[in-house]
Amino acid sequence: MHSLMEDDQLSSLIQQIKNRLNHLSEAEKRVGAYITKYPELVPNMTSKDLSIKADVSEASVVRFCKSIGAANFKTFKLELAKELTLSHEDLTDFSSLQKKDSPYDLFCKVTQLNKRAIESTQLSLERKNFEKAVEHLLSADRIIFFGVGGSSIAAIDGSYKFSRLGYHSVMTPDFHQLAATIPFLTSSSVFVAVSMSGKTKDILQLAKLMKNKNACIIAITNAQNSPLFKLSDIQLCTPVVEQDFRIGSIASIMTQLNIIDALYLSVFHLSGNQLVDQYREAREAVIKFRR
Amino acid sequence: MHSLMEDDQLSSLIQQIKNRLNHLSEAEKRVGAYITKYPELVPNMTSKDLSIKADVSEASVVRFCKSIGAANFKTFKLELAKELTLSHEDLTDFSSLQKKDSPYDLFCKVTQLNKRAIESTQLSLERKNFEKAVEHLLSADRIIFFGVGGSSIAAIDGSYKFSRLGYHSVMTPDFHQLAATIPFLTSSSVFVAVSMSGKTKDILQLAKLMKNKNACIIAITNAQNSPLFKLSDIQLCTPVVEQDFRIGSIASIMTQLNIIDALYLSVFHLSGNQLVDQYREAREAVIKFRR
DNA sequence: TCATTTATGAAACTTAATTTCATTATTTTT
DNA sequence: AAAAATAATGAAATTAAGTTTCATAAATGA
Repeated sequence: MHSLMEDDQLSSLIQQIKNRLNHLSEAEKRVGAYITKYPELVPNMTSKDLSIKADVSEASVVRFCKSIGAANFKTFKLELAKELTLSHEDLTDFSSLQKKDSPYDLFCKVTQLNKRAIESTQLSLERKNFEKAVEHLLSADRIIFFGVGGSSIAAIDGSYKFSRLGYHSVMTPDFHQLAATIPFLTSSSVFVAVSMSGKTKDILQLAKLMKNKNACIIAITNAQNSPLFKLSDIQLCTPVVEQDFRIGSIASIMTQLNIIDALYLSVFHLSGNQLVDQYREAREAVIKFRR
Repeated sequence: MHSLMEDDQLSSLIQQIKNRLNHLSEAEKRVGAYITKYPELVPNMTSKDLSIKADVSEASVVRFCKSIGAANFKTFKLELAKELTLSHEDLTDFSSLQKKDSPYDLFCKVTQLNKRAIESTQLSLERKNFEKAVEHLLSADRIIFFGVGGSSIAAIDGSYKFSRLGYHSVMTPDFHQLAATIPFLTSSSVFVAVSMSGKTKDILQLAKLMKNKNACIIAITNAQNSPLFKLSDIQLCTPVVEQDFRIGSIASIMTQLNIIDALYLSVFHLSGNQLVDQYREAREAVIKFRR
């Protein structure tokens, strides 16, 4: 019976703390417990911060460091920071926001969360679909972005970016205004539907109307098997990210934007250099116009 | 003669220092020179140590850190330590997009870039300022978000999020419409100005007008010493991120949004549970309304 | 039970980081 | 070219962070 060594994955410092946890005194144990729970928050903390979080004195924090073999608190933090960049094992338990979390703690947690969400876009996005999407966008005669609520942000960003590339690209939050443009669509029009759940009625309805015009429907969504997922021609899936049950999903906007960014960059890149000059012009105009 | 590519190996922070070296003042330049020469020694040094080695004052060391976009000496050391452990495998050299890059390659690069940008928000954001900002927002009688171009995205997201918390929170891209609301501002109104460069004229002008009303001006910007930076009461700095010279900064939107997310979450968290119920109600209304 | 050891936090102390401020150099304006 | 404004700088003061000391309390063992 060889190994149940799942923990081998963890970096050695954290592992070492875990191993020693039982040999430590009560106070030091609490310090170790906190550190192993939120390792990535620690390098930004002071000894006082940590003492409060672990509910011990500052002296105990220092003693903890010495117990596990560090010269002092500072070298310990440094070592921990280094190790965390190596191990992508990441333990931020976002779902349990502590009552005593300070704003800065929350900032650190959100940053972790967003970072991780973006990282895992690589997991959820299918290469082939992405390349198909780029292809369609490249030759699009117009691009319509749409999203409601939180997803409207990504839609706005998309329409903004593609406009700058010279595309006829729009996003309005107004369903009816958008519906009015449908008669003018062709089979080379592209509808980019952004929706986390893939169930938003407005989006589904628009998508159906566009489908009648043979427009290409690209869905940026995280829900497999949602109506939108099934209805769309190309699915660009965002990862399912942790949510706080009270405030919903913060990070999913990031994953949507990340995909939009990649689409934008790819289209820009492929559409070649003839665009660059036009782009520069537009950019200069903007700079001048910073009146 | 092999390759001139030695710099490709370098991590972005050190590379960034090298790039900026010529734009720095004499004393800061010496600090940067020392750091790029002996980067692995620096994380264990104190500001005094480094000041002696670089033959400058301690103040200049601190100033150097701010110049390159770090919140303070400590976050700088931390970031440097992290980057040094990332062995030279990290080749996201964004500045040289290869002609042969496939869309999916570009997707991966963008993802890396965005991830890294968010991560380094921890470098640039000052804890104290962040906590001050949260405090002001908590007791704000109204919140005005403003940004133009790419930065409008974050402003929209901010107004959207804070509206959901029940705040009187607005963002319009229309300068004049916004200006018209100024007479109604009080000293507990908050103006959140989002601008990468900190030079956008519209924003500066609005900020000045709001200042007359004693409103609190929070700047989300990456440029230290920009007019906006100086004009504002609280500065929340985004990190200076790699840019592609042709398409500008993609990732900075992410860093802006990350800060907005953190502000939102903090205010939500602090404003306590009485809000939760109202929030749930609003949420349910939205779900029902997905007609 | 009483001595001894161990664990702990409060407070004192030491060290480090940051800011302020006066001085000097540099640039711009007149 | 002189005067004014601006920017750069380090010394010193201030503030923050880390460490040690010491008194106290709990646990252990004769």
